Amino acid sequence: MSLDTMVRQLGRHAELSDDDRRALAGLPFIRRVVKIGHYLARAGDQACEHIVLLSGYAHQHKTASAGGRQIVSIRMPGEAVSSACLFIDRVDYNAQALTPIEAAVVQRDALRDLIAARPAVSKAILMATLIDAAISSEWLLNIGRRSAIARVAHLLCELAARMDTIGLADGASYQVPLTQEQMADILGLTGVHVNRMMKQLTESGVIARHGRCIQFPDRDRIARIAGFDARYLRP
Amino acid sequence: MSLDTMVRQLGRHAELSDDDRRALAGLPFIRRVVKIGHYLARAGDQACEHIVLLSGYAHQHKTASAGGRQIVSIRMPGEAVSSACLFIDRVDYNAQALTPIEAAVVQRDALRDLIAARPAVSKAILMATLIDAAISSEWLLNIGRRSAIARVAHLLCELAARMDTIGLADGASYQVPLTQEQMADILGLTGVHVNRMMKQLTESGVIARHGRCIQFPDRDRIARIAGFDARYLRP
DNA sequence: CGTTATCTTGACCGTCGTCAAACAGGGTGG
DNA sequence: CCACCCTGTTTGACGACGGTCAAGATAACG
Repeated sequence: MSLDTMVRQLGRHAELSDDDRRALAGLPFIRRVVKIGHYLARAGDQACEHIVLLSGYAHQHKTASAGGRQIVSIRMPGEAVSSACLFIDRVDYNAQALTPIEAAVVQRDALRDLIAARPAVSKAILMATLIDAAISSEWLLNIGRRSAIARVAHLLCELAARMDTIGLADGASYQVPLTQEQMADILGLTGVHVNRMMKQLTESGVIARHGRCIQFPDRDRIARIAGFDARYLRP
Repeated sequence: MSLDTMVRQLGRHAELSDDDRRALAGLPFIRRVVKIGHYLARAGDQACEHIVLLSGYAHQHKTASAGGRQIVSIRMPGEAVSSACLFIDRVDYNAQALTPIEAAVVQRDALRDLIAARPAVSKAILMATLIDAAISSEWLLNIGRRSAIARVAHLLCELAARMDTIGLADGASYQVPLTQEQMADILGLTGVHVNRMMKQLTESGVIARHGRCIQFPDRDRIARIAGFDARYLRP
């Protein structure tokens, strides 16, 4: 197992020379396998590590005092589980495995040195951070100002687009790595209502489903319903 | 007019030496006065500038195709209007003056050089970015998982805390720089409903109001209602 | 093959949105 | 100095979107 997935993902954010890529791929790390549902970080924990997903999905979530749970980010292969951990030692959200995961615990000092020495790497990581921020803003718009049906459609569009760029959607269909309950925790809805919206999208032919495998018979149609414009995913 | 406000704000995020401070304060910039309601940046615009607020407030917002408007960030004196603009030339949100503004258009190259040369400055700016991200996450939790009354209370707590750290609240009371309509656009509510919640908070004695000047007779009480814990504002 | 998590559906209810109108304040111009 | 207007605040009546509760059907998993 290598850091290949990470290098490829960073390469999408900035031009990396072969030297840059070799340096990144040569970073010292420890491989870690995490079972579904297990935590990668906990809110308030000291000493957090820089963990990069090699395969599988994770999410970050926060909880309200009333007991509600809000997922604030979905992490995909090649991305850091918690980008803040590169520079600070405490984090105010939980990170949890959405599926079985292979991850790399990268030596922070080595990566920081590499960032200091190589502008292209620094730029790639900065870009990743900016895209994360853009996604957060889009989620705010989604939860705050769109109807339930549009929210669900938008999430499906975003997941499809992101998985497409890392080669995990075959263009025609993809596997949603979330339960409907988890989708609800992203969208500020309840599991029951997400189910109703999925049913409505299915019955009106906007999406087709076999289990969690999803297809868009008409991309423009679902994008219109969702108000989805993929530009925020690539600054 | 000087960049003093900016230097002080950055100094809160990282230890800055006197040299660091002098270098920051000596950055070349152009002063710009912006009237209330005018735009500082528009979504999709090329060539965006690095603008720092010296006095007054601004906000970033996005719009849904249905016409809804979501404010994704409030910018306060000392903060950059659009932190992404330091490194990229396009932005996917609008930035608008909430009050009359004095701003500094800082030469990007000079600031970038300074960041490259001075680790402490680099760290301060990075920290500012991480705090912005933390605020976004907290807003997601707020909109997604809290009741209307808690959302309004939480926003009031956050504004008070942020204005307090920059010396714009006198400890006992502060001026909300937002109309109720704008608060609604932050919270994913309508202006009418924000008004109802403000009334409820006032009548139950959780807050006291004279126009837009607000006091908290009992900090713990409003914090409890809001589920507010200020730690996310200072990683 | 049994057990648990996830999905699905229905009935009912509450929070919040919508629409509309009155009211307060603050700035402008006559 | 007062009349006027514009923006923002306040209030009420009504309706809809989405939440809650509960039960049954499927699918995943050991």
